[in-house]
Amino acid sequence: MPELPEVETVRLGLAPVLGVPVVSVRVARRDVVRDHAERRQGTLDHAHLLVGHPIDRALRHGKQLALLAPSGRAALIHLGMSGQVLVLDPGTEVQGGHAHVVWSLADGRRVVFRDPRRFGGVWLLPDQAALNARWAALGPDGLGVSAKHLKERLGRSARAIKPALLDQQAVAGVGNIYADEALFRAGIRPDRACYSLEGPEWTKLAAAVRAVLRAGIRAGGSTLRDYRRPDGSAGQATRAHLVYGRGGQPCLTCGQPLSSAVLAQRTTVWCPTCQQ
DNA sequence: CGTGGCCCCTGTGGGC
DNA sequence: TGCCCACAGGGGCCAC
Repeated sequence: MPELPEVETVRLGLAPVLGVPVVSVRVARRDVVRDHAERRQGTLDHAHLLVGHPIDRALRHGKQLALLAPSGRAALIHLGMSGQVLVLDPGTEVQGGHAHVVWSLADGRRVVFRDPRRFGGVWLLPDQAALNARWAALGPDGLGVSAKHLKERLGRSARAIKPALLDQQAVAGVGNIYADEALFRAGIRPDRACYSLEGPEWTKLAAAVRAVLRAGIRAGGSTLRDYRRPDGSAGQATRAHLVYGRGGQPCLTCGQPLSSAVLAQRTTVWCPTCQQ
């Protein structure tokens, strides 16, 4: 489900529960929770799951979301492909099961991590330094990535530019949708070798990455397939994508059919005319 | 070392 | 109508 804009939408949606004490936590699937050393076994330290403290802050870097206690203890959440973080009002229940971790708050609301495919998970970190260390190993957040950084990090690489953009150690937060969208906006073919990009192309690409991510946030995570309004209705789910999911359809710029192929195990759509 | 391939898992939508 | 298969927003690990 999530790339950076969807995770940011989740983060913003947690604002109403910040400061409310966590009174208990239920871990329905132990293997979804890992400690700082990546262990899935052993005794769960519920203090690390924020029990007894309010969720003081919700932070994000790339696609990763962290819930922090005032002490800096953190539950770091990866949503993977199908993860969700939900805020439930008293008396409401999770639809569809797969609620792996449920935090109960002092006011009766619950914060739920559900993830049917279980590609995501929750990491328990002892302090904010541990969180900062993890995030320092990733590239800069996509919202603020510069052309200078992209060129320095990738400019000598022989790999194709699209899989390079998907590599979270180069830039954090870009996934399959926004990689295709950014490359289209920048006019760059997804299979171009990184070293072949000229200076102005790095400038256009960095600007395009920032722009598509900002637009996604403005749309409230427009890519959520199973998005539901609070009242349960289907919502607009407006598709603002120019290329993603549009293989074979006419390019919205030139009218020629968009190409589609698998590149680095991911479906990739581009305009063979507009992208060089 | 950088890189591409494979795999993890469940749900769903399209084709037959 | 129902079944089956291909595919889905991610990323860790392994062999080269």
